[in-house]
Amino acid sequence: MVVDDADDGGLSRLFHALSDPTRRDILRRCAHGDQSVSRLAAEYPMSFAAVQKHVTVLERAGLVSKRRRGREQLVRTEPDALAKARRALDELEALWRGRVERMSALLAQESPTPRPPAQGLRHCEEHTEAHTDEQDPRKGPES
Amino acid sequence: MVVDDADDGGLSRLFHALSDPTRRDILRRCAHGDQSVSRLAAEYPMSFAAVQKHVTVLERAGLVSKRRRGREQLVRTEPDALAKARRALDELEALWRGRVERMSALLAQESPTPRPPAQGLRHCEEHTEAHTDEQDPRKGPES
DNA sequence: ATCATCTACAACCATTTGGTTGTAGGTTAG
DNA sequence: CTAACCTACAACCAAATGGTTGTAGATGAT
Repeated sequence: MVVDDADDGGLSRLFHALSDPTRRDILRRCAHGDQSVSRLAAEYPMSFAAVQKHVTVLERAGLVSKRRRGREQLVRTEPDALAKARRALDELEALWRGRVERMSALLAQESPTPRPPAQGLRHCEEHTEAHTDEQDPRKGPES
Repeated sequence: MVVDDADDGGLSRLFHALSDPTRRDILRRCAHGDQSVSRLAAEYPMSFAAVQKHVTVLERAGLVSKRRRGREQLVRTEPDALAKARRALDELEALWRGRVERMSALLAQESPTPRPPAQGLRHCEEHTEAHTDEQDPRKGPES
């Protein structure tokens, strides 16, 4: 979206490509085994050109690549792009966990032993009420 | 997109929400510590209403939740949604790896010992040329 | 009570998306 | 060569997105 090229290394294009059920299904089919565009097109209730556009979106996102075989074009999924998206999500989750760890550390240091200090990086079921006190109190606008 | 409700358990909405740099940045800031909407809005070169819309998109995707504190609304990231997205990606990668394993098994059974039969589920660097023979040869169109 | 702040929401606009049809270029089969 | 098939791409259209401004409701501070 309005992201011309290298704003974020294509992450936006990547997630956008993944945000359509048809495109995700194309990825599934191609992950199972390379498919020609026309074979893919036969699977969906839309025109050949529409499927072609979906493949183009996937291709520009780096999620698939095409290679000729005779007169058809085989579509193959490109797992590196998947991995990139997953890494982005991992980064976010790591940030969140980092915050939780910080909070746990604070709690552990204020009260004697509310719980062992989060040793295993587990998913942390309880949302640990109490807003982190991160936000500085009422800092006037910088005007 | 045209996906009104339960087409895929909100996966499309999820990835769509993640497909915008501003929204990903909001997630980052909120993962670090809950932020009020106006505080978030002050960080971006766009109107308050625009940021509000972004937060709404994130909220409808399940990526954040809001909770009142006085007159402000604190935005917090919801890691379960992140996990859901990651699981979807994992499923795709698993499909792809499954295919690679199938191919490796075929190769291993046709020639004596090209390599030990892919014991560890490693990422499989080489793209293993040769199209899987999956596609049945020239099946005429069903018309 | 009054004022400043934070939020919600509607109306509007430019651009993009997802879909269509139609035309044209290569490849393989007969 | 001719016919059938697969692909590429342009032109067009309805709907959704991402942004704007403006108005109005709550809440907190003076």
